[in-house]
Amino acid sequence: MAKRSVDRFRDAALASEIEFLLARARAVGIIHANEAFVALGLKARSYSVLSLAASGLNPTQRELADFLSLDASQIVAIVDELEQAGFVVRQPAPNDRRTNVIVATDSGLAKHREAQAAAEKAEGESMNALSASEQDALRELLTKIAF
Amino acid sequence: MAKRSVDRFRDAALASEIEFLLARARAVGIIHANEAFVALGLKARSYSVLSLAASGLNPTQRELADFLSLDASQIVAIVDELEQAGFVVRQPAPNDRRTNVIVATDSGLAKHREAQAAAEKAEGESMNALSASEQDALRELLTKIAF
DNA sequence: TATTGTTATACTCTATAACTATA
DNA sequence: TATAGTTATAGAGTATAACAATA
Repeated sequence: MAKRSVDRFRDAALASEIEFLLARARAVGIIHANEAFVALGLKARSYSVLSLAASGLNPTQRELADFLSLDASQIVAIVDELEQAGFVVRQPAPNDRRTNVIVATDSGLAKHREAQAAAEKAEGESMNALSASEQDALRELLTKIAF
Repeated sequence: MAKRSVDRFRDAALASEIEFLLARARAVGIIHANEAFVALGLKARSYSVLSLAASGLNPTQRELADFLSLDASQIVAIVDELEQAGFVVRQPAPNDRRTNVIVATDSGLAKHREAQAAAEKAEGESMNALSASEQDALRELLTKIAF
């Protein structure tokens, strides 16, 4: 039944609008990513914060909000959650007492390694319609738009 | 300030995950699409329903839900809204009295033409980092994932 | 004055279950 | 029994404004 609607509407004008294709491609990705993360107690959003915390780049909360296209108030909630789980800590910045730097704990680093492997697997499943070189090409094109 | 975070995290592992790039690329697209639609009294979602209603393919509500990756109950609300605005009508299907076929009115067709032009313009703005051939390539890659 | 992090709040979006009428 | 559409509701996601501490 789902397949029938795809066949019927595949040639509709909408189906060639990049906006629509991005939304649909992302829906595919989210399904696999959520499956991968739920067993680890993470979501796409908390994974992305944990990933930057584990990067060694010492992001501030404001930088996380910027880079992840989230509101600062949402970052508060996500960091709260990760901090309670023991995966990250808020470190006061030495040069500016308003600022927190978010860094991963050892346990957070371990969790991140697990989660990254799961994310990679999920990505492979989402992208299995593409060859390796097509995946690289997609990555490059999306990077140009995203930054 | 937004730029500084991009520079700092651009080489983080996260920044090359397709999942993340899709989310960010879509955020860019949504900003432009919303700007384009708000003047027309539409949103991304109602536009996509109107577009299929205007396609001549006579989608049922169930097919719309399938194709747009939305829940059937959400389609009800969107069709209600479009119907109240006079852009679409629910036509009883001749062969199955449970089923409604959604078709655009004349006014809906006119609105759709306007909206499609606006969407195209917004798409151009979102994709202006890509050449025309790159845009085509992106469309093709996303289509493979999406369907 | 401007900025970081925080709290509170409301609004949109999404998912679920239950209902009706038809098949 | 199963399906199309509908209703109600709750949860997740997102946006906004206001506040304290600091720059």
